[in-house]
Amino acid sequence: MPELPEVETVRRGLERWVVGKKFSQVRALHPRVLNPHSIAPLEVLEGARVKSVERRGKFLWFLLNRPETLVAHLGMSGQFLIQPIATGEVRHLRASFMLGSWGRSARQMQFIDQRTFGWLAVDQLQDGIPTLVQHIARDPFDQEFNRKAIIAKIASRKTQIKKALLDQSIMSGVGNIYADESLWRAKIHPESYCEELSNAQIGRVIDKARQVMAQALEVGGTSFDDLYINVNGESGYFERSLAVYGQEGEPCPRCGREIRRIIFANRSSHFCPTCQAR
DNA sequence: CAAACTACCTGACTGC
DNA sequence: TGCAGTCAGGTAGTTT
Repeated sequence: MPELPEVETVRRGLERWVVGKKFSQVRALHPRVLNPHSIAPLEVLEGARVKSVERRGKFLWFLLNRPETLVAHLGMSGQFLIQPIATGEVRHLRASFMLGSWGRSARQMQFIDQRTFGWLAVDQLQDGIPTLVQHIARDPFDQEFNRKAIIAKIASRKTQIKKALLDQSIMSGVGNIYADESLWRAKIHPESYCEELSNAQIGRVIDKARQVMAQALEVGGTSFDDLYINVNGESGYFERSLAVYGQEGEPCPRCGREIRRIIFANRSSHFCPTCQAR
């Protein structure tokens, strides 16, 4: 599931392959690929040149040599692949962008998404951020991320810490996997109420979230080869470094006690009952 | 306004 | 072998 480290890995891969390229042909291939708020069909981007690829939290957008921007969200299963033009039928291909001019070395950027929770949109920029990303808070890697303000915001919430951590309008980038990992590292139970936690404890969760995502990004960054932009996040990191996510019944790497899984807010939460006592 | 809930989606897996 | 049921989960829209 693409969370911040996976989306940043995709952003870096895209940056390498599409910056400076022109979308010479654009095709939307599935009725739901276009976000309903898109101001135009994707095809209007034919002829646009990519200046940079930006990210906030789990949202990506392409700055173009035009006022409009192309926004992308990978949802649960979205992928971008850079491929040679003449490939056979691609399963779950939702949109394709031909890059540069036709020819033997021509490539295309494909948007592939099995579960169709991902989308693309043509959007306008408002203070440098697309309209569709305005409600998304800064992520912990943002230059202007305000740690103190985030602590205060979380502290005032009348809900449990894990829900606050997943709320993209407080701090963005964290999904279910890194939420569980951050809370384990900070030794805080996912169902702890925000108002019961000290500012130091909330600060610790935020710092651990940044730390675990930075480490995941390091691994993700090494796992893609030339033409393949890895977004499925299953390489390396998942197998080796997860302490609690998907580890129900396995020993806690810190204390050896069995990791537990509970259903909470319609999602699985994994934690160590000893290290993360309530 | 904030919190909680639900729809959206398809492939993999489980149990009978 | 088949089939129904369950699970995975990010976000937006709706309800409380």
